[in-house]
Amino acid sequence: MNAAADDDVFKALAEPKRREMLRLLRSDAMSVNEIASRFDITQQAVSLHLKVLHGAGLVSERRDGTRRLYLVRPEGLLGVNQFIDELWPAALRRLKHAVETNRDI
Amino acid sequence: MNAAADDDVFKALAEPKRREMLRLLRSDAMSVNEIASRFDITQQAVSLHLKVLHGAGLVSERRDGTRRLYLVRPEGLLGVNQFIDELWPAALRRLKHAVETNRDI
DNA sequence: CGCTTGTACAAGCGAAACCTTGTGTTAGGG
DNA sequence: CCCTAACACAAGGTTTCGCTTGTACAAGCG
Repeated sequence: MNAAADDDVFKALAEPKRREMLRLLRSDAMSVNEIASRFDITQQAVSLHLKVLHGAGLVSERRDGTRRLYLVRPEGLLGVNQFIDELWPAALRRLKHAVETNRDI
Repeated sequence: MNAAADDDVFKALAEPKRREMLRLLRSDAMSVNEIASRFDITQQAVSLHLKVLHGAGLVSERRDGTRRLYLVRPEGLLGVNQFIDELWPAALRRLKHAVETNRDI
């Protein structure tokens, strides 16, 4: 659909720490300092990463007093999923399903 | 699973031209020059992009005389798909399905 | 063999990415 | 009102990235 927006999403996902942050924020909203305490970088760096993620539509931002709470916004991944599906022939869907259902063996 | 390999994949996908190349190579294998003719960059630059894609496991390389034919290797996207699924609650699967089935309306 | 075609390797350059330290800015508490 | 806590903005440095030009290598052909 929107190529420019997709570009922001893919660029945001290219950074390992940002992917780790998304995993951290998938169930519970967290504040910037709370997130920063889990990484070996400064609060300012975390703030910048969150700005990138928010700009790509991958997290939502909610104010709570002086804090800002972030949470994953999975709709932001729709474009990525669509891109994958473009490259994903039917035969591989079966492989994907097999991998998923057997991953705890 | 393999975080280092995933990193290569996400980094490879961050570049718009590389994503475009993958779309180009999803059905038919193409040579480097053939691919280069569709972009506004030199053969060498295309060669580097293909090297990145191949290093990430996103394309296969087959030799045909002096040419090298490249083709999408969708298994390389399994890690990405798994990452998305980690962030994707059940409610959004339904949205995804709706988007996919109605996209030609 | 030499020549051409197809491609990879190498050096270098400008721009972008990521991080740091330093400094606002905003909201709430005593 | 200060004061503090939580965060964003800004400037600067280092590394990485994408591209170019130049060159080397490999395969087929006369």
